[in-house]
Amino acid sequence: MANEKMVKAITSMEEDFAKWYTDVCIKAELVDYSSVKGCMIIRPYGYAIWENIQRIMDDHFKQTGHENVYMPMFIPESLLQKEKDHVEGFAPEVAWVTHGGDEKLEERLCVRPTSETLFCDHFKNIVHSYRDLPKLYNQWCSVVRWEKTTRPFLRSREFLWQEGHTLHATAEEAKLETEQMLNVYAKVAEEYFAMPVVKGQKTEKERFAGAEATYTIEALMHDGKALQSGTSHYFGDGFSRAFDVCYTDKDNKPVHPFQTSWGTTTRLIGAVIMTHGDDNGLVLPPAIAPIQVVVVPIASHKPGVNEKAEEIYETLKKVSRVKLDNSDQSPGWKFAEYEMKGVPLRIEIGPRDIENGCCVVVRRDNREKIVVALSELETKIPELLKAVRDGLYEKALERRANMTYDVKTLDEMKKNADEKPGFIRAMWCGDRECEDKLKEICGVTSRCIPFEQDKISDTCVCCGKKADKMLYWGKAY
RNA sequence: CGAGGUGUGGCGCAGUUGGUAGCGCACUAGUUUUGGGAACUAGAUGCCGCAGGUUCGAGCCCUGUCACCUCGACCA
Repeated sequence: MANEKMVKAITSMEEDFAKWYTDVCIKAELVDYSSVKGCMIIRPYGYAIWENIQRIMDDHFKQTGHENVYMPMFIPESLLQKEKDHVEGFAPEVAWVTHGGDEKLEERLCVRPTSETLFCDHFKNIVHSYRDLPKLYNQWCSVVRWEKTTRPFLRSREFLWQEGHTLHATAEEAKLETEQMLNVYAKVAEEYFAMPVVKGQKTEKERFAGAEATYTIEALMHDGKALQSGTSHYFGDGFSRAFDVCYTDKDNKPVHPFQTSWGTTTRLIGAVIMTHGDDNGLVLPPAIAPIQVVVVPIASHKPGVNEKAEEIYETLKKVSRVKLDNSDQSPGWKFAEYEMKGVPLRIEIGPRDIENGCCVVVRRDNREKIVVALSELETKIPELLKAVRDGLYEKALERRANMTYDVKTLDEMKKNADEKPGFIRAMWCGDRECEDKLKEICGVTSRCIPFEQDKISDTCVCCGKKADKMLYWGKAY
């Protein structure tokens, strides 16, 4: 009974995971398709989730000393060209503006796919002395990448994101910043989204175009595929040199500053959907749920029910984001509806409860029904919201553990990749050739070199030569 | 960019050898209901993706075209 599938409108995960995902996105009213391919409409319920994510992350950025700025959305072609690796990485997927009205532009403009070049160009103008450092900037905006295949939140041609760009006097300081922001991402993912992540470094092959080092948080989705959920890059002084950003240090010498950038996107919403969702729809971690508690009156024509529901609503408004649904839909309809939308807690209040001075609270994560005295509601609800977060985290962590495999040989790797979805941990010699070969033979890419290393063996899973790095491998979104 | 698939009320679909365009859900009004997607009654809703063609007659056949979805390759 408790596990019976009650929302018939959603394709089950087992039947077709991709369809399940799309169903949830549409039916939970997170997004709608627009008339431009790959450009999705983020509906109020979906956008409210993004606003909560923004608020949480922005607080963390502010706490770590960052300021928000806004850069133009257009980049002149000549500016984009200045850093060779960078332009090679992004050129295939940029959208170009060639005309203003009917007039052809002197120089075409690309719609930003990312803003390193714009920030560098600006930094060049505002940084002249060591006293001008560090610059700790962040911007919330949308970027455009002309993707060929698109999916809501996971890959769209325009997407919302946050990009931090910082300049530092020393490499050491810039490296610390890179690490600090990766830790912020990991903390937000784990504590607020209840989503376990693996922190680590990308291999050279997977590195951001133009970066010296790229760090990542990798999450494991329900179907065993990996999702890169946030990245933090250390640029060294490569961009500074390419863009001629230069300042005078204490010894009156000209120096190029060291730079970082870091970003997360609306893809995080996709990550949350595919981490916590089930066959009844979305399951939202309370911290980002637009509605944390929904109050459903039962037999609301009976005397006192609506009044009591209203009372509960007023009480809980003080401690949570609560909604009272006193529409004339049937209770069953409402149960299904708010489950589909992932609301963490539902409160049922009917004549029976009123007689007993209590109500029924139902958890979305495990469907547990809890009878709570009305007088205790105000203290119980925050506790239960916390319990839902913890429950989600434990469940996700356990699933990840069950879907993470250690392998020592190429045969094992191949068999594992073919038969069992999930993370594969294996040693690597550091050779690009082996990385390419594993992709070709096993269909897996390197996810990251985790900070937390385990020595699985002494030899590379691919070539058998000496290896001292343990990597996470997997199929990725 | 490769391979598949789908276009018919708002949504999901049916539509036989070519012969008056239908069903379910949703919507509107009313009544009874309400502890897991309520029931009845009465309504409203169509350039059958678009353009040509064949035919007395096309949702259906032919040609073209556009759009979207899914899976690959690439990416956050």
